[in-house]
Amino acid sequence: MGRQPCCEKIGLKRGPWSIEEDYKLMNFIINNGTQCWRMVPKHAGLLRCGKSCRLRWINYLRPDLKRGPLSEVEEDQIIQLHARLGNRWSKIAEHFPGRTDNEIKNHWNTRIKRRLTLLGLDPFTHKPLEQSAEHATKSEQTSYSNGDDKEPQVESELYPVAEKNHEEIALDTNDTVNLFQSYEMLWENLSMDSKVHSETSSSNNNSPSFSTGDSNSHAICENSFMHEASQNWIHSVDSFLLWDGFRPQGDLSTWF
DNA sequence: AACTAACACAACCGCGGAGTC
DNA sequence: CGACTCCGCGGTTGTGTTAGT
Repeated sequence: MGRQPCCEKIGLKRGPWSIEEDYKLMNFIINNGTQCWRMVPKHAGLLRCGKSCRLRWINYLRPDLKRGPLSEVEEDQIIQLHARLGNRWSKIAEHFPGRTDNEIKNHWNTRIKRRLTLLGLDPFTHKPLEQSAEHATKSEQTSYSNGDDKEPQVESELYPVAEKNHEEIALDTNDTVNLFQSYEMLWENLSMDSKVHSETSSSNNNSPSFSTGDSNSHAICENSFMHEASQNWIHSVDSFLLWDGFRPQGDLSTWF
């Protein structure tokens, strides 16, 4: 008998997450923690599998995530750690608080691998390519040797997007203020909503609350941490960038 | 302006390990 | 001890965006 699927896939939604889904997931985790991912979608009212929820939280919604491009210093650290640890991305990510293994893995595959090759180093062995002839076959499987990918010719080609992102992150002050106001509105709406929907949930702090009203008792200990984290989160401009371009409109309370 | 290629990264898939019964 | 469940990891794919023509 083969392995059972992680969840019943019939009727489950796939693909990109909507803002509504993100809020439902945040709402649930902030109030209940992440004791059992399998039960999260069920209790949060999401048509997703637990795995998908876990990934979305870890890679995108977690309050302590650090956004923005990786610096060259971070890249160098990744290269050193990769030389020691290999493709153990989660282990490498442990050295970069706020960065996810997925983010580092993606960055490695799209940028660093190319950068190393440009410098004449084998991304697998970290040795000069001519000394890594035995790995040539393996190296040929890398993305830009597939035939449809062009190797960059100059160093400046290596970080075009990173440079662009730096420009974008240096937001116009008005943009930042608008974002801040939008998110404050959002939290206010959700806090009001939580009072309406959850007479039973504990609202003895002033932190933004997304209560669904079906909180699990076992997660109470984690709640204080999550509330604190969420409060820090809303005051972190970096985190605002998670919701690029989003402007809360209409009655958010209808979402829950 | 329209089309295409390249890029970046979010999301999915399948496997292995740990824990439980 | 084996069957089963769940979680976490790494590889891969899909999709949206940007740059180039």
